[in-house]
Amino acid sequence: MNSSQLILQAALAHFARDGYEGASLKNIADDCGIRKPSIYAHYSSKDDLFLQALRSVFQRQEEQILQYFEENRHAPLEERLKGFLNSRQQEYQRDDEARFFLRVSFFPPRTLYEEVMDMVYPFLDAQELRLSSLLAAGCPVHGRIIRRPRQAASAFLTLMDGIHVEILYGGEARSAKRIEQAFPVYWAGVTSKGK
Amino acid sequence: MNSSQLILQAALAHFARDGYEGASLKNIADDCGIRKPSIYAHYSSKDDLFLQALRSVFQRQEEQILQYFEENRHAPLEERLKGFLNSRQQEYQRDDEARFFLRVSFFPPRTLYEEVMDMVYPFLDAQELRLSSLLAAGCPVHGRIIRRPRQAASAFLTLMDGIHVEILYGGEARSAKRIEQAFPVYWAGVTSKGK
DNA sequence: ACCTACCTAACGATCGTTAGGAAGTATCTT
DNA sequence: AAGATACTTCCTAACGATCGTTAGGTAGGT
Repeated sequence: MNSSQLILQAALAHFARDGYEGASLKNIADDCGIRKPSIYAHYSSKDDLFLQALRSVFQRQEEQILQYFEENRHAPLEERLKGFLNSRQQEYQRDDEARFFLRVSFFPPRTLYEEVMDMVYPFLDAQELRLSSLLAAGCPVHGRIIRRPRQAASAFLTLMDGIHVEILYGGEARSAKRIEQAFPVYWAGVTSKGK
Repeated sequence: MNSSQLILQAALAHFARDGYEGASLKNIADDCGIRKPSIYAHYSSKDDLFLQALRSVFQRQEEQILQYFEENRHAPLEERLKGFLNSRQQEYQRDDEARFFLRVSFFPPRTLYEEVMDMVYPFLDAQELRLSSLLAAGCPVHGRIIRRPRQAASAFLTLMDGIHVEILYGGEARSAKRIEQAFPVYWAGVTSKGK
């Protein structure tokens, strides 16, 4: 593999595990079998390396999400929503991207706060917008069954964050279980008749 | 205020904002108006300072939770659950404890992983147990209305974690709004008739 | 001839930590 | 009551280690 890519991948793992301040270029270089200053042939600084890792992660996540909704365009809404949770959970499981993504979103390095948030907020906004219109449009087959789309969207994001937390804590098995238990409650909640 | 307490409080703020690796004893000392080595008159190491801060936070959180359930022993279940979310959200807003608590739970410093998790897991287990028995017992006035207590407990924890995330992201106003939007969905979900 | 990708050596800064001492306060002895 | 003793709490100075980064050089490919 390309050396730049190798460094980026190693950096991702270290940033995910130790955070920006805790990760050291020395250790990253060691993982790549090169010396510390050699990193500077590919990246101009630690900040640069971090931000490029960040960019690639956000881009991949965005692409994956769009792809999911494209592929499942015609599925029933309930299935599409639950499948989305499952696909997110599986993607996050694949490598260090989840920890990196969540860690950076929750606790960005203070010196790079603005740069990070300029990526995080649009990502979250796009996600909320996508979800809102999805729930407002309802299911193409069964018609509109969500009475309060905005409330349902907000609740779904809350549910999703709760799943994310369990991915961090408990890993694959426990977060999968959470989806199985929490999603039916959510779905019953948003489809129940009035209050 | 006592010097030890002053240091502990300053340390809490710094650990919350910059993480274990990102926080420096120099800056903590500056905030207290003393020199860096003077910290060692009160704490034997950075680890020691961190772990004592951790202990005090967990202890306070535990006390507050117990106190809430004690005071609201006779309230209706719905009110008690929603009030719990609100009280947690308010407590977390008060000072740096929330950020510290959540940051440490999600991303403990690698060198102190075991010590941290020896506090985190019992805390979470106790919370889940308390909640399970609460939901299984049902409401003292209106009788048992939760059909699947374990599922409801798991979903409630997921909901709570989702609120926590929004406290980190959006602060008081947005997390309060999340409670208003997501809790009714949860409650409708766990009280709806069958599926 | 230049460029890329690596190297060694070393820079200044900062990290947590220790040594050793000064001042203040409390405790014990005479 | 007075003086000696010990303990607490702060200080300055400095330690070795590690941090991100730069300078300068070398080998190989274009």
